[in-house]
Amino acid sequence: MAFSFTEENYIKAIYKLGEMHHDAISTNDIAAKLATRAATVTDMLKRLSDKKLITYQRYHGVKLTEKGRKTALAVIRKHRLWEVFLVEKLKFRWDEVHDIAEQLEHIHSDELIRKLDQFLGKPKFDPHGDPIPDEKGVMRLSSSTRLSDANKKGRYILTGVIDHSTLFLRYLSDLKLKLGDELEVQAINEYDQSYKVMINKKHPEFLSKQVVTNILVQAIK
Amino acid sequence: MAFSFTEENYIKAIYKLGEMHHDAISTNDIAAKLATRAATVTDMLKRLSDKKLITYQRYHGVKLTEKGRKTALAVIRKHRLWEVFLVEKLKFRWDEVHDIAEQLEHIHSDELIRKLDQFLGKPKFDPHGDPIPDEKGVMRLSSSTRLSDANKKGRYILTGVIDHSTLFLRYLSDLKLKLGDELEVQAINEYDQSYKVMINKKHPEFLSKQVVTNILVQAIK
DNA sequence: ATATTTTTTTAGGCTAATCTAAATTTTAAA
DNA sequence: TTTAAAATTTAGATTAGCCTAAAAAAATAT
Repeated sequence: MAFSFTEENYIKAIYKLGEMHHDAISTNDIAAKLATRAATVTDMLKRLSDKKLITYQRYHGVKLTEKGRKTALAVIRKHRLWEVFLVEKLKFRWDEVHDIAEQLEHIHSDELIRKLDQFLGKPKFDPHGDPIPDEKGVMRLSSSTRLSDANKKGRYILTGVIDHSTLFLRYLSDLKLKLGDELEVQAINEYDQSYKVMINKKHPEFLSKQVVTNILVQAIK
Repeated sequence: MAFSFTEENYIKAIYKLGEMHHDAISTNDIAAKLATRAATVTDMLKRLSDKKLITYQRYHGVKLTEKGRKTALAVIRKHRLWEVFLVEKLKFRWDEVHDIAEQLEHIHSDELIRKLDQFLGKPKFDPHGDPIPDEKGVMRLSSSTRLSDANKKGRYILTGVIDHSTLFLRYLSDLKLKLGDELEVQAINEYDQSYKVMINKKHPEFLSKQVVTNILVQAIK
């Protein structure tokens, strides 16, 4: 039961779309996510349905089967473990690893992933703070919230990011902000929802609404 | 200038066939090496020729261009570096790594390979004793010979293997024989060219002609 | 030097994954 | 509730990579 590069990408896209709105996923959404055409997606949905990875009703979108969900989580597990490897061992920056992990996630070898996991010390989170599913496809759900949702003064730990773009990650790095750092919210501007924060008790910064919406934190104490 | 998985495999196969007889490579030999059909090979040769990776004359075989040679060596470099990673870091045995490296060798990222090389300490040989080409595609040629060619008593260091099959590598492991070990040839049977050797000054073994033909050594002193 | 065998190529087809254009179904608006 | 718009599917092509069968060229044997 090994799937193609392309099939795995469709399954992963469907899984990720399903994380938000967990009703059936539309053809158009999948096409947008994969930068392909709706007609192409329809073709593929038939094939994925034949392989029992999704349930598909013409004109009414698709859902992952249990088998599909397992497959998606296995690919996500591989992606995130490889990202840890690239950052921790090869010293890539967190904004450089996505494209390489996109390729590595499709290498087929259970033993490889078992040993890689071991080598990395069985990490629970990737370099962006995303949880890594275990061998069984179990992924602990995040107890983090967007900083914009915390919405009150106090001290927080940066635990993850939502936007994974190079531009955003570089911006955070430029602010000397990385996972595990402390953010003390000193003021929230009611007009534009920008935050005034102190980073690691050292330097004050202004974070726009867009930025605080894309940052995941846990309150301290 | 990135090539497909398949194109890279053809180029690698042509390079390897060219290492032995360095006249033009035949369609049939390529088909045999890749376990495909001659007609399929002919199709691909046209495409590789269009991409200037080979020079191809109908009915008269093919040769790699300089560009093709560089491409082959880059793939071989990746394959061998990944094998080092799998054995040294992930603790795979030397007979388990080939198939996984066959997949990893097609990951496209120069920076990845640069950093992997660094991480591994810029190794010069892979776990089977094969030399690793450098970034420029330069590969030092082996000063090793087949033990069968040494053909006289004396002490040798095991520096490599020719047969990379699981069966052969497992057999050597069972003899407690690995790269760097000492082999003292104590007698050569003139009838069947089998060798009586002492391994690491410890245990004596008989090695058949087939075995000594597939072992690379360097004489000590 | 000719005939036979082997090798290689061509011709024609298949599947996975993609596309555009047209048809169909669903949804939203008047 | 009919109609217009949006979403989706079908139809028909394309490309990469593969196949078999038949034709053509080269190598070998008589």
